Amino acid sequence: MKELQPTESELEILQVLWQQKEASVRQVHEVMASKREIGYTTTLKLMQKMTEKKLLKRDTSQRVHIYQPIIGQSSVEHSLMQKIKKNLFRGSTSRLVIGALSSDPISKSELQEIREYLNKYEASNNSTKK
Amino acid sequence: MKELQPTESELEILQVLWQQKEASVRQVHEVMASKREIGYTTTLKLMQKMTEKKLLKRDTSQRVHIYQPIIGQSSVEHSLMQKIKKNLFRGSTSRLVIGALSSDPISKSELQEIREYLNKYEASNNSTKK
DNA sequence: TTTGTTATACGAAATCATTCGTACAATAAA
DNA sequence: TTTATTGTACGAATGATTTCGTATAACAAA
Repeated sequence: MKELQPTESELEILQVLWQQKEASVRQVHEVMASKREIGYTTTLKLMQKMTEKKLLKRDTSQRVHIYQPIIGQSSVEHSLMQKIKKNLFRGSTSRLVIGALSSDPISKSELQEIREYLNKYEASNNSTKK
Repeated sequence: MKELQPTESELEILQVLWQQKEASVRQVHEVMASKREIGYTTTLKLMQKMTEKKLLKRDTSQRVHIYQPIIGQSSVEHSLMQKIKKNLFRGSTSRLVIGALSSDPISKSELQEIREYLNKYEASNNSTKK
């Protein structure tokens, strides 16, 4: 029930840290810089701010500080989905899902994954009324 | 292939106009104000800026200007989904869909809608290889 | 006609996100 | 030890978004 709301740039950094579990500014910056123009101190500053905001934590015991994400990918996904659902799909989950489905052509194997998820979901959920 | 990116507030206004097809500032503002604290001139200014940005058009032939959305809901949905997919689900459509599915409990009837969409989608798409 | 109400226009403050320059400390290399 | 490299800290410019106050015009009511 938190007030999560990483900005665009913060999401980029979180992506890297979710994958690597932990990293220095330099390491994060290298990934960032491989994807777009950005200066080292910009990455640094972003990560410092994120630490203030409690999105990251860091170990400053060594000269090179090591950062870790505090918030999990799934909670960010969840809150962002909620927001979009509310702002764009008038609160309807099925409209959201269909919006997601029509966002791009889907391969057979992806279709399969989704069907499996649906089946699994329904199976674990026979408690649902009606 | 446009550079769509309505801001949060702009989305709120678009919501109203997508529903009502057209409206005055007063009418839009009433809906806005029913959902959150906001002053009349704030709504006005937002709509004026959106007109400059070509998100809206307006008829100024009467004293009370009447606004209409220029961009469609589906194109905004699409571009926002693309962005989220890229930023949060590493480009994977199925992950995005599953993220959407798990955003909240889904009712049986919603599940049904989604399955139907999938079937329809697959049927219209036997061209897909493999 | 005078007064009050309801519009739009405009300027500008407040906040936030992004960006980078510069200073300075720690370490490595010469 | 001196010099170069690689860190972090910090201040501040820039630009976008959101917000509102004030001016002024059109219209309605008294």
